[in-house]
Amino acid sequence: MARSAEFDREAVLDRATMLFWERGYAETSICQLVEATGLKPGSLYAAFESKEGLFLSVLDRYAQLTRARIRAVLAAAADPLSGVEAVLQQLADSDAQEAQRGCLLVNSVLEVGRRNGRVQERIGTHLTKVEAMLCQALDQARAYGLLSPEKSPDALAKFLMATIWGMRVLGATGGQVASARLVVAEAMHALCDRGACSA
Amino acid sequence: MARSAEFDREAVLDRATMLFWERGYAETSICQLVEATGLKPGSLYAAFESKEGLFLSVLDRYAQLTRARIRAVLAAAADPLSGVEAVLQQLADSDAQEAQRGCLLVNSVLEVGRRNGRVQERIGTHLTKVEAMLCQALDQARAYGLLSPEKSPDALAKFLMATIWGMRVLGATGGQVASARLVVAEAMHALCDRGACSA
DNA sequence: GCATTTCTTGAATGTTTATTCAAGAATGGC
DNA sequence: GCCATTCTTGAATAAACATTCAAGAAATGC
Repeated sequence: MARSAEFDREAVLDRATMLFWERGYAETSICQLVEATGLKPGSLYAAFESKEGLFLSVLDRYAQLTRARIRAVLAAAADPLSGVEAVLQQLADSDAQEAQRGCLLVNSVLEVGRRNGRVQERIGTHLTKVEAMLCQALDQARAYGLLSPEKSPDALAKFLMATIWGMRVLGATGGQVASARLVVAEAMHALCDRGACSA
Repeated sequence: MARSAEFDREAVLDRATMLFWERGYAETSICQLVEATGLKPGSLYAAFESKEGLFLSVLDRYAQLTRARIRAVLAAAADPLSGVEAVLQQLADSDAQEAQRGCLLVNSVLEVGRRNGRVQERIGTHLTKVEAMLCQALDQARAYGLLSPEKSPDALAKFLMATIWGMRVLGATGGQVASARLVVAEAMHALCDRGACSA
């Protein structure tokens, strides 16, 4: 029927992701996005409607990739509980530059989400899914007897989400890897306080 | 010698604080600050040098008041450990609107601090002092036998800071008070896993 | 190869931004 | 009451901002 787009949508989103991730939403200008993606303003707006529209697409892609990575880490672990620990440990072990960048979703929920319902909703949806993944792993861990039976997987999953967010802030403040590892260790103690787990 | 300023510096800072707290740094314009404080641009710039200068003063004042509040809660508690618990509990119990606003320092370290050394440093200084306050309380708790002797107050203080930051993010995502309370309960389990504490 | 549709281009739009500055007003010392 | 100093005022400035659009280019269906 007609001409097809010349650019690769995912490549464009990846470039835009890096900008938003490093600079935040407000401090990233259309001008910079045009430069980084190679798309002219007209094409950018034709493809994503607005700066907010592009940002929402970036959030979606970032969230999807993040969930896939967590799923992989959980699947690769010897058991559900050490899978959960591995998810935390991977966060703690990220190098300084990576840690300083933090998590695009956490950064964005504070910068934009508090005042923008659409952004808030997208991020909330993703975070809920991550919490569900952790909760499922904890459920399995309890079924395997790796968790004290009196512990609530729901409550622990919420606690772990808060721990992850806290570690993201710790990274952004320039916290050392050693500090992050201490946090993981203490959090794991909250999970299995009878010394039954590897932490 | 000469004319003295007509405005109350602390009142101006309080107005500016509310704006930066609710809208973030980038989304708060000089125009809005002029309207909210009643100061004309010239006076604002004479008093604070720049938007960043005003923001740094706001951060300092906010941090000072926050530390005073924490100090008061710790001092009012029956013992150091329940003091620490009260600090967390007060955070968890904040109403939805307050929770959504989050913590100005956490919001700012993610939005601005990651790319602005001056802001990063101010916030880091304050957060370090809060951590030291928690650490001191935990030291006392251990001396009173409220904490397992094998626990490290340093490590626990870092863990509590991460927990606090996580709860701030939880609040910003629109999390319920009930969720925050679960997080506090699990965090307190990490502190005293032998059932020796009130949590 | 023509018609139609879609994509690309880049300049132009109007608004908002942080900041400056010259002129006027008020104060304190003497 | 006058001089020196400092504060207040509000218009002006220049840069940056997100967004639009008309014109040209490419590709498909027939």
